[in-house]
Amino acid sequence: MPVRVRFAPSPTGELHVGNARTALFNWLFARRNRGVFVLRIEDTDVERSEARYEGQLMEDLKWLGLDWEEGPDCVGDCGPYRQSERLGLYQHYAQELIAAGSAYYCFCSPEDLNKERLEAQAAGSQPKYSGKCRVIPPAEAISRKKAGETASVRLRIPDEPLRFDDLVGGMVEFSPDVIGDPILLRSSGTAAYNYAVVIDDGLMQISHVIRGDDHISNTPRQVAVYQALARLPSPATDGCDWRLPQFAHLSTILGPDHTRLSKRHGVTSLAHFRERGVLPEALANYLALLGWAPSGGDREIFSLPELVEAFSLEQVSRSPAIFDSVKLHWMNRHYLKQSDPERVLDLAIPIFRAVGQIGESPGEDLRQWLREVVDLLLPAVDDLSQLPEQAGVIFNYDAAASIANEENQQVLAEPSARQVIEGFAKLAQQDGELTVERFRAVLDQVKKTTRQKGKSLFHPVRIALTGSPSGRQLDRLVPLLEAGSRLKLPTPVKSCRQRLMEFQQAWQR
RNA sequence: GGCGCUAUCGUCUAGGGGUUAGGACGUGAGAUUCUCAUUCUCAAAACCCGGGUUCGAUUCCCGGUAGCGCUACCA
Repeated sequence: MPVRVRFAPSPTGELHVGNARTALFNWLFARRNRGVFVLRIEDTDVERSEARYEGQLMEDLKWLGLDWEEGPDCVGDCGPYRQSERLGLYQHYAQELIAAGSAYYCFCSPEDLNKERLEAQAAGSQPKYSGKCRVIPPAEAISRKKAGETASVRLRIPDEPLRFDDLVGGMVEFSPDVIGDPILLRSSGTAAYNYAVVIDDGLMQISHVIRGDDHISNTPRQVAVYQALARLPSPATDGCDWRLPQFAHLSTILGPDHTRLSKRHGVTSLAHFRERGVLPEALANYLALLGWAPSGGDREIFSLPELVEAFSLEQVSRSPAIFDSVKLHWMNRHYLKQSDPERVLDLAIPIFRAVGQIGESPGEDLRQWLREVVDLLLPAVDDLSQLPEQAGVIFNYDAAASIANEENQQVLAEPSARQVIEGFAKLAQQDGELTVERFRAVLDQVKKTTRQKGKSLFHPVRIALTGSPSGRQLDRLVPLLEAGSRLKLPTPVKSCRQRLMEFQQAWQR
């Protein structure tokens, strides 16, 4: 039997890391087994579904590196791929199920049901549908329905245990006593989730249902739907045998406080990570390692093709995992360092632009300069969004603030600090710009005349030049300051000469 | 409340009837560097509790506890 898996999100919001991991595992499994990955949009909840999310969903998936053979945007034999376009199918099979006696009309109003539920809860018993309408003779039910009474359609849950073999969790069994007859079709005529998934998965020939474990408790209801469908006389089934697919339920991703990952833990949408300058391969790699580990368990870095190669559902863990953004950042730093500098630059430019450090459409000279800036700053950031802050030493210079700074004052209080800065400023301002060579030569000279070295040499110079005693390598930073001062920027970069002048003036007072 | 799922360092995990319980992130220390960061080396750090089965359980079984999920005419 060919492997066919599906990812079936609801377009009710942005794709977040939990769903993305489910999609990734489905995709990995499909690719690993040369199967087909189907994208299906579950938009039966008209109230909450929005068309704009569907497009974004697909963009996010593509960004992560996933692709699909069948979906709303491409051809396939099992379409349509939006539940909202499959209403006829749901109604058709509901009629068949009613005719076969496996389903029945329910005339209970939501208010009645709610009341029943509250009473059951108060009595401390399992709230489930009483089955009141089960016993209405079919002929009577049909005529009441024809007469215009509103009715939903319910499945008759058989009086026997419902079980399925979960590829991740093993055998799971539910007693029929705890499962009330589920709604198939709402009184509005639309399909309820537990029914629609079965019709869709069955008709789309899905072989493996890989999804979040919040669906485990729904699965027995779905199993009952499959069984009822399988009992239908063959002409009604259109060649679909309604055999149970293999189920594989993935553990939930939790926040650091051990509760389900949600808004409270900050933004976890893929769009957010993309905007922050997290690389898709880093996110995919990290997500793959949440709940899955290769046998041996001693390897962490995997490209998408390597994941495909190594992936298997048998290695998926059943226990919930906590999303650790610190480890994600570690992984992102790794991929950032490995990446083509040109690609990183292209990703960084919009980020610099967003904060106004550079203007629109940088020319080649600006690109060249930024390339070096990024290269210098990259080892200091977790993601690209931290670049502008790091670049502050280049774009912002405030001599007065730097002198007022408490940490700096300790350094500047040393008598040698004044000697160093004055000596350095004098030599540095004598002629031309500070190239690497000149900078080193000047520093060398100051070292000799002041007999200072190490921190007591570099710290004062750093403070005068950048406003901070620590930062990236000075001999790389200095030429960048000089080169930057020749560029046309929204707020000009100050040259070393300029900085030293402002610093000394401010220090006089 | 009922039902279900889960339980190895702080976190992600490997492992499995007898192991010095392995790796990674993070943390600490040291080395390198002008500093911070990077890089490298080293270190501390775990089998939820109680019963059983067994010569022997962290591993298998049962119970407890805790966390999470479901308990809808949401998905």
